[in-house]
Amino acid sequence: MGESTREKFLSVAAKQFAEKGFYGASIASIATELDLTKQALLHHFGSKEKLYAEILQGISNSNLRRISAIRAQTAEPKDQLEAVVVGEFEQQYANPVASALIMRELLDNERRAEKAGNWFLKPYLDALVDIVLGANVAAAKTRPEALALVYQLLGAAMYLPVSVPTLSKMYGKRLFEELRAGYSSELRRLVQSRLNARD
Amino acid sequence: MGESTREKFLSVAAKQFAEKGFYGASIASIATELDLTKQALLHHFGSKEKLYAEILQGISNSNLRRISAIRAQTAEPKDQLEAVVVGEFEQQYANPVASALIMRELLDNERRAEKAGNWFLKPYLDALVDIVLGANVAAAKTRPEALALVYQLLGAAMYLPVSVPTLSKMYGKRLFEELRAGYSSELRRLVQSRLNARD
DNA sequence: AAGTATATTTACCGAATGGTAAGTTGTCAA
DNA sequence: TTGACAACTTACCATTCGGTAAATATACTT
Repeated sequence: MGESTREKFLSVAAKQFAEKGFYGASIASIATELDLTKQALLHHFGSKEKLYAEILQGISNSNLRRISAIRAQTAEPKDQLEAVVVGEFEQQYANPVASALIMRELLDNERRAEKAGNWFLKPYLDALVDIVLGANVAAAKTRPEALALVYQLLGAAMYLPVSVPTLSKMYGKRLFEELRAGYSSELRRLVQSRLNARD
Repeated sequence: MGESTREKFLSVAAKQFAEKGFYGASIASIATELDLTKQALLHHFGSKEKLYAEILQGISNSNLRRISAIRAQTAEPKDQLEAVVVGEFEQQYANPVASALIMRELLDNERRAEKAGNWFLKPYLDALVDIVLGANVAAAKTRPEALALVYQLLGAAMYLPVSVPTLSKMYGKRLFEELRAGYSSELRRLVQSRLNARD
């Protein structure tokens, strides 16, 4: 199996896992979309669980890569944080599959992790916490405090991408497009106002 | 079936839907936890879909009730917004079932709504948008802008409750408890800094 | 041409899924 | 006592689930 073929398989599987969740998506339906039988898919990835794991691992890696790129480019930690959070939104919005998968992983992981035994998201969160600690933000000096802030900013950034399908139908395409158009600058404003708050 | 019995049924079902998702939870396993057969459950609620719908409707109603109570008690719209957002976090944290269900609904609704044909969360979101518009926040004067802000604050408030199971295992109980302890005040700080930002 | 991985198929398997149909039990009112 | 209704069970049903085993097809190497 060529590398590009494998990526095609992973991308289709990721889309279906994102749409329907781990339990809702079946290897048979993923295989069908790929013009394969489910047995062919199982041959390549061993099991549904391993297929899913490879997808999550890929997302985690690419997120980590994006963070290090930003940290390398940007000097000031506060600018790093803003760039990471807004970049997170842009990235997740452009590729909703990843954000939905991350959200689902957070919801499902407890029960799944007992078998899988892996925390795909931990290195990613830890990197974000390090940035916050480096940025010396008011009232976010300890590790738990920084993690709380990271979580709130991440939540602000990722809640919309995750809800795109529902919201766009709920409010109609036009209003939703206006919503999306202003979201980045709204987000930037939120991050900035929090970062510049005084003790 | 007495009203309290029905509520017991709904509460157990809600818990399982929250933990495993609509597809992951089976009526059989819900029934088992209630010392019933799945047929008895189906007898009372008609179908899995209807059972789920009743749960979501209940959550939406109770959220709406909480919002109107706050709006009645608090005069200043900015205070309303802060109270609603922080209250949302406290509420969802104390009852993670509801927040997980809402999150899952946002993720799954598109595909499910085609059959169910109902937007459980719309009145709730609309009420929040009305508060923001009334609060006259900088750069959140139009409806889409206000919705964006609502979404970001809601995301900040709800991302943690949703991730409790995963995070508490990932970071261990102690660090996680510290995280939780400071989250409300961190959240209040975030809301305040955004509300007081100038144009 | 023969051999050998790799890719994919057909044929299964047991278990679980949501749902239907028909019958049983229990309760309360007329 | 009888009738009626709600609560609940047993017995099914077709379908789908993830996964295994074995056979076949394809492609590359020697």
